Amino acid sequence: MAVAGQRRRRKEERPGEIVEAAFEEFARSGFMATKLDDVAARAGITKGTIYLYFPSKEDLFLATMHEMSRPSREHLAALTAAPQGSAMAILRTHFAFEYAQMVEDRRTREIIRMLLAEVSRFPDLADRWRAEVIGPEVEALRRVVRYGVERGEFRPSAAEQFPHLLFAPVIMACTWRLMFGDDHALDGSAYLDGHLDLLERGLMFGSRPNPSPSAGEGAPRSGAGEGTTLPEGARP
Amino acid sequence: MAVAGQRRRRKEERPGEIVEAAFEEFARSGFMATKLDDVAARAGITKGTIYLYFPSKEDLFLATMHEMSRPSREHLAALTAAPQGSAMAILRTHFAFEYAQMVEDRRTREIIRMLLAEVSRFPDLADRWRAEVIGPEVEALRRVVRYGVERGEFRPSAAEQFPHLLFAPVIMACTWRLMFGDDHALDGSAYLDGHLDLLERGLMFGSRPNPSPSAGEGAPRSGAGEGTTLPEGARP
Amino acid sequence: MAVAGQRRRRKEERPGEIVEAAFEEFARSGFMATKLDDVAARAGITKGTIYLYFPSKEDLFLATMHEMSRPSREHLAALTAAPQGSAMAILRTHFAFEYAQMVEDRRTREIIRMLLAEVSRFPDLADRWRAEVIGPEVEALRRVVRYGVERGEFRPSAAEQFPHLLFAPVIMACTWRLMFGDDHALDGSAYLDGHLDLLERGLMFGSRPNPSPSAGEGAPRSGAGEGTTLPEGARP
Amino acid sequence: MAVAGQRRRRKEERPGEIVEAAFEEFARSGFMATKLDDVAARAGITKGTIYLYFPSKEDLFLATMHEMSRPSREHLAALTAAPQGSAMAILRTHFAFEYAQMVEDRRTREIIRMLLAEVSRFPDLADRWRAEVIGPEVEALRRVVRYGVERGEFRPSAAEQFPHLLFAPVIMACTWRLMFGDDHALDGSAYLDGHLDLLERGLMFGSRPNPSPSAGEGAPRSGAGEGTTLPEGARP
DNA sequence: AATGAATGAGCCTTCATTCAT
DNA sequence: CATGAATGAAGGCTCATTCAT
Repeated sequence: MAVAGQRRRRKEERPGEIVEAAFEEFARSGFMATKLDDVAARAGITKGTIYLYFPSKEDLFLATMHEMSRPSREHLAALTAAPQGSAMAILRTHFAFEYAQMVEDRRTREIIRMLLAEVSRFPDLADRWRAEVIGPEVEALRRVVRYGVERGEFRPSAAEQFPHLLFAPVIMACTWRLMFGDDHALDGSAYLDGHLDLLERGLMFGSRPNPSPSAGEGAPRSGAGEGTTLPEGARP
Repeated sequence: MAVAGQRRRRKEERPGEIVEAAFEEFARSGFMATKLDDVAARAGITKGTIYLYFPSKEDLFLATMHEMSRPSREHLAALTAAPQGSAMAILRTHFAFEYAQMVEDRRTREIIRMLLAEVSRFPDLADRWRAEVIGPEVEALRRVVRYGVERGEFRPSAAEQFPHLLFAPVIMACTWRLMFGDDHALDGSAYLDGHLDLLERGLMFGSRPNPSPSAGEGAPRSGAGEGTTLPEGARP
Repeated sequence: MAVAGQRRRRKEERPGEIVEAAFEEFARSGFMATKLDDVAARAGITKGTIYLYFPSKEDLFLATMHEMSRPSREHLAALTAAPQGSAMAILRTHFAFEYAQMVEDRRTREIIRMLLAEVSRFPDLADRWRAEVIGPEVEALRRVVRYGVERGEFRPSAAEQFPHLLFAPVIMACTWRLMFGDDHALDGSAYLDGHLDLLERGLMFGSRPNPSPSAGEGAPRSGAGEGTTLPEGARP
Repeated sequence: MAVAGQRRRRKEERPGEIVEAAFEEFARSGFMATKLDDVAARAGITKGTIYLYFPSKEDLFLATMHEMSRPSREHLAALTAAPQGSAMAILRTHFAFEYAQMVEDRRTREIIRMLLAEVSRFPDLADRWRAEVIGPEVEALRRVVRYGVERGEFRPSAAEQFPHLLFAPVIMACTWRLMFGDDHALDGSAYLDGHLDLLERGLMFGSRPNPSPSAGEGAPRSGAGEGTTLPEGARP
């Protein structure tokens, strides 16, 4: 009985174990360079067994991508709720979550890598990702921006048209880490803080471009008081 | 004589033609899935000829990456010049250039894709790209930001520590187009304008916390400094 | 169960079958010119199967040489026993054996051919053959010669320093047959008898060159000629 | 004029230079593994030039073998002259020559190696070698032996039927050096002296059974008692 | 005569896939 | 369900051969 239980449990877990192993190998080497022998070895089974659960290497890859992107898809529900409270607070919460997901979670990072790498072989993958993950997220962000504008919190800006601009630092940190490795990662909360700070305050002191660039080096430097306080004159 | 010239020119042009064809195939299919037969066919030669100029597929790939990233490397010189005039104007010029290069130029886009895809197989490639292209660019941006701060044009911000934040929308547009294709590209000058607008003005109207019509916890925090409070769960 | 036995036996027999087929092809064509396709075809399998048992063509060659030279290596034990009886009898027995092995056994002949042909590609092969086969044999022969000298059976001679001289006719017959084919083989027991006769009696009648070359054609010819015994009358 | 002379001389020497280079490469690597590129490089020309003089790699090999075996063929003339003086002296002279040729001359050695290695690919080569070199030599030796027997210098023996037996130590030294390298060569005049000594005197003291100190079956067989017993003092 | 760029057939090796057990 | 031996279609790379110059 116990054995049968083991067996059954085993049987139900097999596909997950295979997908798990496949993910590691696909992430390491890409689709073409991944050998089913290595996947099988990592899963502790033999090559033939993979074919009991997946009809081909391509199907295994698709299943792996689908399975591994499940958290990203599920997380979307939280974002689509009706916005409440300050728009900036919503963005803070959202990007903290996004950062944890797309930068610090190795799996999501690797999903991104594989999507980029295998688009021409699996065009549907990117399509689905856009339809089911990124697209909804962009729309949700757009709604938050509009919500902030409507409540007078945000000024009207291109962020309504391109919520991607808000999202960009997350993608930057993700691709940066994908490309240069964990040792050169941009993470740490300072990066996220900087991201949110720029979102909130913008790069420049005032609300409009400095009217006297011609002053050149003579341009009035803000005093010792670093920065966040502005000369009165610059304020309305 | 003219004929000999033809011959010689042929010989001199061959490597370039092969690299050109290789780039297309590598960009389309990735390193592993690219067949030298296809490269040869695209170059209008036969497979053996490739080996007259490149000792192996890997060398061809490396040569292709090197050759195709030459514009990016050469363009750096312009950026390292001593800054003059308004910092914002420098950024405008720079990002216009970057946008044209990393988003609208298909080749640079595909270089990025291959770097991301083949990092584990060619770790040196990413290292060199960081050392020779992205790293210098980040440093140059950092200098511009400092210059802007010193001349009182910019407020002190995390952009000094993470110039990547300024760069991020370019990467976003690049990866977006890589992943979803030209039909879903974010380009058009509106995106760049929005990027620059956000850079210049920030997302919000003023530098001071909005009087927060609804008050409450959602009110945007003043920039007084350290940042944003995050939900506990989102912190590493 | 019987079927499983078949399977298992198959698996166990495969390497031997492959080595067998490989030997024939390598012997026929040499290492470079041998196609694994031909080896596979001869073994009744496909090319890929070879790689289930041997990691490369070179390894297959080495395994083939090792396997095929096993009889030669094993036969050495008999030679290293302490000599008993007449030294000449020992030599007779030994060379009869060697002749059967190195001349009449096609496999050993072909091993010799391959050793000679592939020395520059597989230098270790010849080294091992010298250390494990020929070297010990030469030493064993040297012991027999010394034994013969010690018991007053043999005169002291260069054969102590160069037992190869005793061995040479075997090598001659081996290479002769390798080079000119079975149709021109030197074999038959007459050659071995002649070899042993020369060993025993030497080429000349007396202890010193005939003092009367002037006798010329008139020199007394031995009668019937064949055979080692001469008519009494022919002797002084 | 001088240039033209150079050119002409060059042109006439080219085939010889190519054959020279080809010999080194064929000897090193065998027919199949030899690259015409390497031959050309060694000859200081380019690959295409080889085809101006030899229609194919096979022809080049055949020409190389023919050219390199010329000394062996030419030397035969000396052997076919009518024998004069003592047969043993003829043999001495002959084997000294043969030894210098087949053992100490690297080229002849390598010719032997190639003949053995490539027989199945170039069957005619061995045939011609037998017909033009080895065969005549064997016949010449046979004549010398008969001459020695007729003049009473040699006893009748199997050497008449198998002159190869006399020749064998030369082949042994040749193949030994081919197989184990110059460092393990058997050469030095001691080997040749031993060879000639065995030829002349035989391995055993006398033609008559040794009084057999231990008697028994081990006693050396008696020849018919044909006075080959030597004065003790004449023996080393 | 000589070059050397180009060819293309061929071989070793790999690996996704199949199937008998 | 699981195995693993076997397959066979490719693909990277080599090299003898050709030919325009």
